[in-house]
Amino acid sequence: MKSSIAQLVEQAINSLPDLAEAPEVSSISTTVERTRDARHGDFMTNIAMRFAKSLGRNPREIAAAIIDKLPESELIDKVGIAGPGFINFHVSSKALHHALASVLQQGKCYGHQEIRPEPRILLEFVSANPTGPLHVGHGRHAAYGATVGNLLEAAGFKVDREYYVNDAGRQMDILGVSIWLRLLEQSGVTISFPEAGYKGDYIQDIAASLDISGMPKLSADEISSGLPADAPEGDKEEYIDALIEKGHELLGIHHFQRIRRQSIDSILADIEDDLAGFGVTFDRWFFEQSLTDDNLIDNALTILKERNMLYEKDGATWFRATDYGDEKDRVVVRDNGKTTYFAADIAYHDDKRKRGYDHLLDILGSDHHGYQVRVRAGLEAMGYGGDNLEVELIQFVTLYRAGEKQSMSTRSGEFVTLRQLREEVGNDAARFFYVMRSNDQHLDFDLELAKSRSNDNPVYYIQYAHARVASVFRQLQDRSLQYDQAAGIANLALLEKIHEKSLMTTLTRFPEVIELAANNRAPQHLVHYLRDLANDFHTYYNAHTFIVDDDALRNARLALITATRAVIASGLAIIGVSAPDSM
RNA sequence: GCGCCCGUAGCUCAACUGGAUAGAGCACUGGCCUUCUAAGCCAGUUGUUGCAGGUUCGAGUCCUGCCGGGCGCGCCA
Repeated sequence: MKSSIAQLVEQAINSLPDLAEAPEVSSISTTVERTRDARHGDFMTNIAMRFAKSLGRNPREIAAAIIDKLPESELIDKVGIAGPGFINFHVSSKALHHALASVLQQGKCYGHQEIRPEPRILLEFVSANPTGPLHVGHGRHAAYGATVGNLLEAAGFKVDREYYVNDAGRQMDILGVSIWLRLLEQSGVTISFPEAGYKGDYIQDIAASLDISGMPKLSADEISSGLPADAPEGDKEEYIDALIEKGHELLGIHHFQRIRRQSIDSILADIEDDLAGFGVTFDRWFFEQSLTDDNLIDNALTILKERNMLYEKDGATWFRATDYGDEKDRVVVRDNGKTTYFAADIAYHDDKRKRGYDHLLDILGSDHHGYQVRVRAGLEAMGYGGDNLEVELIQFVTLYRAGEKQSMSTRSGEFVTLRQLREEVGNDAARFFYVMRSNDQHLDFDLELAKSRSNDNPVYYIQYAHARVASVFRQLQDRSLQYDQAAGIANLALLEKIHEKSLMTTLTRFPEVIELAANNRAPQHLVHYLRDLANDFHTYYNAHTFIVDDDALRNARLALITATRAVIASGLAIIGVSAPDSM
């Protein structure tokens, strides 16, 4: 509806040579927006004012000229000039009825755009290190990423979802050592557990489940001999690095790697299961280790070297990140010969582009904000456009229980894992609350509210609207009446109550909301919209009876609430929330 | 110290990328329940958009400087 009006305005402008052919305004595109205030009509455009600015003419005169040339359309009831030069449009009832009929005809597809082959988007999100179960912060990444993916698809983009698994590097060695030590403990060999090790209960569980066939038997003395002191007397990092060395030495690289691999696999399986249970799935799990195995890091560094983007200093290899706006140059190969995480990320993003993705959308924690400049610099140095990379940052989550801030520390014993949150408040409330706020705002997650089964809880309020429609149809059946949709569509003109117009208008906004939310990677727009829609429905429900004796009116009303149910279901599906028929 | 993000009603947050009189929910006040679900309903009140300038027809939104909060500033990932 919005784009149709924009087209009308453009046709009018094109028939006005002094506007259409003026070079000053060639870059000005026609934008039509919903009015904020219903008294101004349904849609408005500020095009006349923007033309006026560039041309130095009177905006109201330009507006009048545009209105004069506006093609006849049954979409529009009334057009007017207001204020400094706004053009306001009042949509006709007929247009609303057309829109409603198309909701019913399109069903699940309503509001979804045609698939466009380009650009292909690669959406990377969560990508939490496989060192333990996901916590509530990762939950926000999962819910946000999944919803943005759904929104982009609804907006017509081809999008693949990917999880980058940091299975290489020192953190994984620390994980391996932690599990190895617990394993020894369980067989009666006790070594003081490192301060820097992973201490969670899940480490014990994984240790107990490991396949250790063929591994050498070791004594505590063998392992402890020659180790430096752990914190607080010594340095905890030195201590754990020494333990890793020891593990390699005594167990042999092969067995140490076996423990490490099994540990990662076990944790990753748990993460995948948790996310799947949360309705979040990926097209691919990309392993950092594969970059090394397939020589992708070396290849990328070779290219950078050929382009003279690298130099040697202090025994390390540096990338000229400052040439691309970063605040300092970055190390890609350490003086010990190992490549950095950043080097891997250059190769990873290069690989994404090589796999045919035009637009790389990374969802990162807000603590990584400095990192995006570096990755973009890497991409540009590899010969890609900097705008191929888009980073969306997610702010932190704070849990509140009865107004009390919950400690996020692992020690507190309060739930901190995503799984615990899901079990306590349910997937629906969790998915909904996670995307209720703008991603660049801190999220205060109210546990009591998320669990409450009252209209204060926006999830229930919206789901209840859906269930209520189903309930009306059950009533209809109880009264042995049939819903005739064709008759309903034929009689939409009977829907002239203020609540009916309001509900129809809200339904016509759905495609615009999808587009807005997708373009801005902002699921909260959809959340707010669904609340508005549910509110319009409940208000209508309270004001009027749907199952009336008059067949024509009843079918028209049932058509309206059927469309409402479809849009609520469609919107909730994008957020990953169920649409129940009864509650 | 430098960089990025944030600051909107008593509370939690919107505001379609510069539009008209800044909106929702909660809370608060008054009225309402023989109804397709009271798991409520209807109506009302709520503002120096952190502060001070600037840009223009128009600024919560853009620019500058302060104040306050978060995060970052590794040869960690």
